[in-house]
Order: sequence, then structure tokens, then C-alpha cells
Amino acid sequence: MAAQRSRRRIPEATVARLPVYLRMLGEQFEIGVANISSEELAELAGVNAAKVRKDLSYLGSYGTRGVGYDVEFLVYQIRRELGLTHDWPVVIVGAGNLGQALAGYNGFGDRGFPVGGIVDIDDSKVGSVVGGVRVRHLDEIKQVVQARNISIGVIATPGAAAQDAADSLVAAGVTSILNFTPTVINVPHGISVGKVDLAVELQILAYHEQRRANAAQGSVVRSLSGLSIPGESRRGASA
Amino acid sequence: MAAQRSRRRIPEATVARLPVYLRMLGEQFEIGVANISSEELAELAGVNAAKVRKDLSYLGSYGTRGVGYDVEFLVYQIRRELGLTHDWPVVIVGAGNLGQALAGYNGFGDRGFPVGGIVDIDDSKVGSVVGGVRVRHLDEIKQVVQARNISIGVIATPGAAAQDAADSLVAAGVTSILNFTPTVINVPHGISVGKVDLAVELQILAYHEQRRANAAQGSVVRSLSGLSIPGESRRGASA
DNA sequence: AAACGTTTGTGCATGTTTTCACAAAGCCTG
DNA sequence: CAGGCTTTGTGAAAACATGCACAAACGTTT
Repeated sequence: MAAQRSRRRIPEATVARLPVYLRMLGEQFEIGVANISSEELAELAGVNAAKVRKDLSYLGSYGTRGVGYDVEFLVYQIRRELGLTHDWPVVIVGAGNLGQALAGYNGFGDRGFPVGGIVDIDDSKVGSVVGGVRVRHLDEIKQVVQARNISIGVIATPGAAAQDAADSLVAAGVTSILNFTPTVINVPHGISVGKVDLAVELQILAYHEQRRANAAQGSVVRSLSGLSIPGESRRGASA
Repeated sequence: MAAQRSRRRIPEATVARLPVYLRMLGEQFEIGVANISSEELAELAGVNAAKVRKDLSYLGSYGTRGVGYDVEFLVYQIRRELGLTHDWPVVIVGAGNLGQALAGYNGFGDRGFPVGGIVDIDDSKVGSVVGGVRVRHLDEIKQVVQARNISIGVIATPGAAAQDAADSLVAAGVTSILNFTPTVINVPHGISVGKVDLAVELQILAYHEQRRANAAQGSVVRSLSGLSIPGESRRGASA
């Protein structure tokens, strides 16, 4: 009934939560749950029920008042909205420690992001097979990307090589990049960049640890309700 | 002059950016830059200059008008604020693919988070050495944690084991947890939790890819300025 | 077919984060 | 030491995100 295409824009904070709902809904579907309330889903996802409802309302009015949401239908709608109705093969740049771990991590391909290729600049790594995929040379990245029509690249190189990796990915035609290095990369306008920095996550935790320590020392009182509910956020960049 | 301890609370969004500034400042210091403006730092960190100034203002008034910030002093102040004046050893639960990659990742220890222990529930993994640390059995986690006074734990198990891992960590006395599994974990009030979910990051990118594809198809116009500047965010939880 | 209990969808208030814009404060030059 | 140039620090506005609270909508029971 409502317009099927021309969706209104979904807030970024909601986009970041939809994958979590999707996972929980998938699990529930697996164990035979056909219907779920915002309250139940909120519990599973670790958020507030009103937030669940508002988030889902951006997809359309797919719930039934007094009843809840049809799990299977909701899974379908979220997948559609997130663009997960087909696989998105990814190319990994860097076949070192991290690149190999990522390639070997099944939860990757399982969730619709099969490793479509791995490249490295180091000849000694080229030819070896990690996670069932043969490592090719960085110079061949364009062929790898085009052969499988890849649009997402993952940077798993040392930090110093990150910008080169990004440039190679963009030149090869990739339009989204997930950067695991601590280096901030510059990309042309229109390329999406996501970033995962392990050290940053730990440093945020350290801040809370330290704060806890100070608070305990300074005053006993405040520990009753005020303890941190830390949330983290990271920047994507697009030039 | 200003109170040295008893800091005002720093917004969570700022806490998440301080580590990025810290890294950039460290690099600049290495190459001999003694002074930096908010504009320059903003450029390096990929954010807006006003944001840099406001973020830094939470630390105190450490800049000089007309000049900028003293790099070395700022590094010191940020480190102090984040609680990085001493090391925070971490214990890794799970010596599989990911746990090994994390243990072997030097950027970890280099940044003040040495791997103080690795535990696994699987006897066949116990005793092996990864990243210079011998894997011990999950049952010994309490000794590992207490021997090195560890307060940060990293969960690198399969998703199904995440809650058990969290429970073990908490029981052992850990107060901050970084969870690499897709499972949402429940912890007692007062425990900080950070989460890194690779699949979620990729799904966010997929959303933007798909959106780009739709936009291109629907109308040619909007590509001129409006392309996404995606930001991601993840939840921390605390019960 | 009315009354009831449940649960959605959303308007509104509140809280947080970003951005703007400019006075205040510093250096430098003449 | 005055005038000009630069850059910080921060109020205030705007944008964004969260959470409350309740009317509207549904199924069920009588």
C-alpha cells in the first residue's frame, strides 16, 4: 500500500541498529518463533522498546497492534532495506595476521559477505591459500574486483600502507571501504568508509576504568546509580 | 590553576575521538612538529576544526590563541585523561582464529594494552603459545586476572560461548569487556562493555552501497553533493 | 457487537552532539 | 606599544537521537 521504493531516509543511528535486530530475529526464526513484540526484541537486542518501535517504523508499518511483528516478514524487510537480498563479495587487502584471520572467519561469508579475493603486495604471500581463497598480487586487484563485481574492500594492511591500499581499491572500482588500520584514509567524494580500530575501543574502555578508579577513590557515594553506560561511536569519512 | 583532579564529565562522543587525536598528535610529535592548530589537527583526524577545539576544551584550556597547541603537552594531557599513563594488560578469552590474531597483533601491546593472558576452554589449545603468551585453561582465568591485576577482558570466542566468557570474566574480577562476538551479552551493573561486530560494519556499508545504487537508478541529480558521509555507532551495554 | 487487554506507531519533551560565529587573547611587525 | 593578523575558547543555534506516554488499532472473550 505505502510506496515501495522511494524510502524516506533512515537515521544513521537506526541503520547501525538494524543489523542487530536482524540477527536476533534470525535466531528467533530459527528456533520457531513466528511473532515477536517490540518489548521482546528490545530485550534481546539490549535496547529500549520505544527505540525498537521507532526504528522499525522507518521501514514502514509492519507490525500489528495488540500482536507484534511477524518475525519472518520483518527479517525480509530489514534485509531488503539494508541491501542484503544478495551477497556482497569483499576483497581483502593485506594477507598478514589480520587479513588471514578475517578470511578464515566464517561469520563473514555466512552473513552475505563472502571473501571474493585477497591481495597482498608481498610476493612471498602471493599464491598461498587462506580461507579457501588464493592470495593474488596487489597489482591484480582490478581484475579481482571486476571479475566478481566487488564493491566493498577491506583494508587489513599495516597502518603505513593503508592509504596506498585505499587508493588501489578506489582505482579498482570499489566504492565502500572498511578500514582496520589506525590510519585515517582520504578517499574521493562518494566513497563510503567505515573504520574499526581495536586500540580506540580499548582506550575508550581504559577511560571508563580510570574514571571508575577515580570515582571510587574520591567519593563512595556516586557508585549507587551513576555508573557508566558507555556507548562508543566511530567516524566514517568521505571526502 | 584550574582544579587538577575532579574533572567535569567528558561527553562520550568526545571520549571516542580523543584516541584519534592522540594518535595523530603522536605521529606529528615523532616527525618533529612541536605545535599544531585545531585546523591542522582536524584535517589529520578527518573532522571539523570547531569540534576539535570543543573536544580539547573539555581537557582544559591548553591552547594558545593565535598559536595553537603544544603537541607534546597535549599528548600528555590526553593520555592522562584517558587513563593511559600506565599499561592496561588485557586477558583474551578464546584462542581460536581471532584470539590468535589479536594476541599476535602488536599494535595492541604497543599502545599500552599488552596481552596479559589468553585462556581457552579447549584442552587441545591449552599450553600452546600465541603472541608470546602461553594459553591457559578457562578455569584458571581468575589466577591469570589476579596475578597481573587485569581489569580488561576481550571475548574472542564463538558467539555461542560469549555469555559464558563474559560471566567468567566478571567472576574473575574484570570490570571492562570488549566483545568481538555478535552475541549481545548481559553483565552486572557497573561493568563496561564495548562491542566490535565485523558483520554489522559490513552491513552498514551494504546499506550505503544499496542506497547509492538506488539513487543512481532513480535520479541522476542527487549525486552531485548529497552522497553519504556515513558514520557508524555501536552500543555499549551495562546492566 | 461491546467491552477488554495488548501492543503498535508517533507526537512531544528532553537530552546530546554538532556547527556557527565571534569576542578575547595571543604573537609579530613597524 | 599600537595596529593587524591569527587562532583559541565558548555561548547560542541547529540538528540529531532518545524516551515517555498515550491514542489508535487489533485480537479475544463474553
